[in-house]
Amino acid sequence: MIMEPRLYTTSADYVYQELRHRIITKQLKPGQRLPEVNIAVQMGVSRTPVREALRRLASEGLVLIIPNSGARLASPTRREMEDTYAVREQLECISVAIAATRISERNLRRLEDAILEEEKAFEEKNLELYLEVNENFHRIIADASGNRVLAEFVENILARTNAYVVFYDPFYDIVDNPSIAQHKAIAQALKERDREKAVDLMREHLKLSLYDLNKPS
Amino acid sequence: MIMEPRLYTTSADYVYQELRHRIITKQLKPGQRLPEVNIAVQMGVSRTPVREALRRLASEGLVLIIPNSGARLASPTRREMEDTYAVREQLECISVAIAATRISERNLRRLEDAILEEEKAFEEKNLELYLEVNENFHRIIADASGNRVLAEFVENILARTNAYVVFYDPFYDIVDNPSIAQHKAIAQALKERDREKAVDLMREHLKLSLYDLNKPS
DNA sequence: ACATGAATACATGCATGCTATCACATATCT
DNA sequence: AGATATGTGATAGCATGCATGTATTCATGT
Repeated sequence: MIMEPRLYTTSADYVYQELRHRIITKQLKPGQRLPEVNIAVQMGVSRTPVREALRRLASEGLVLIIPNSGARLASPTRREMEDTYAVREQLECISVAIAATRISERNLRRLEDAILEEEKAFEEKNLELYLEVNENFHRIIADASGNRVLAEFVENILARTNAYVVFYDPFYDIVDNPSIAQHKAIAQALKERDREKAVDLMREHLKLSLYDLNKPS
Repeated sequence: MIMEPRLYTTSADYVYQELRHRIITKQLKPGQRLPEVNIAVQMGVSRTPVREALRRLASEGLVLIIPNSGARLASPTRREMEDTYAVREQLECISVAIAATRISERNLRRLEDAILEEEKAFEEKNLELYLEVNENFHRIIADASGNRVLAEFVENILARTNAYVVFYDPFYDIVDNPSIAQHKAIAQALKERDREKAVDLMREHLKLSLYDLNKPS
């Protein structure tokens, strides 16, 4: 694996991004062991940055580290998945509620741009890109809340749930996904500064996402 | 610094605990630089476990790491503190709401034990111990929610807020602290399975905690 | 006096070798 | 046969040296 020149600030960051890429593209399977040397050799770095990346992923719940034993990719149960969405709902609803009262014009534009990019990824049927810009939509809202800590927590939970989509929705049908329409509605509610509507729409949106994960594929 | 035999599973964990101890006991000041070698020499370990501990603290918002530059202890603004409490309120209120419907007898007893220990620390005027058992009270409730992810997030935010108490309430008067009475009321509401009351009490409790931090000392 | 730039000191980033620990298989004893 | 003890392989944990990047200082020039 050739490391692009200077695309990442540190090797640890490179390994982290690359591991996430491999998770999203299903090159890694839930429960799979992730030996440090293994990854280090594959990515052309030493074990040190690999360790760091693994621990970062562990803090996002994507990797399970057992002391003196090793790391393996998480294999969340349905229960854990539901639990995660329960937390996500809390955090994102408060997030969008605050954002509704104070979102800037600039962030409203960023939201619209994000939706445009979602549509592009949708047309291209590029799942990885789609997940990325989808994540971005939610990130912008968390950001617009002006609450840094909240945004940090949302960031963490987005990392988890995005992986879950890949883990448990192997035939995830990007064609039928109604997320974009829901995103448009949320963006509109934010534009109108309609707090109640924005919160209700977000709640509904997340409930449906979870439903999508639960439905048999 | 002598490392007690086998009290910690790894050196990294030891350094992490020790750093937290030094934060709580005000041996470290907000904004202070935390050079790896420095800490490593003081604690009789190498830089590797120190790096790991620092990054863990960074994920809890207690340490700020600037790539290629170094780590320093966080110096949260009042705004950040309020933001943190806003998140904490969301997480702990949902936590106690769920706990009210399903808390086990065993966890109810653990809550009562925790309150007893709080009273003991209170009498001894042992701030560090008090913070620890106080944290424990909230941890048990998060645990009782049965939502592992939620408990994990609460754990993270407890680490933050406990440090804030030390950072911004230097003359924190443990004598006047009404927390224990509030904890008793919350435990009682949980015992009665009164969801509404438990949530209201928790919200009030956290609001007052934040107020305590804001009041001039 | 101020701005600019080079040199230097210092801290982190990373690689690598050694050690401790765990898991598993094999052997031994009851 | 079952349980316990022992040995072996593999992997994570840690220490350390070197490379790289950053910040500071001081000299130089305008």
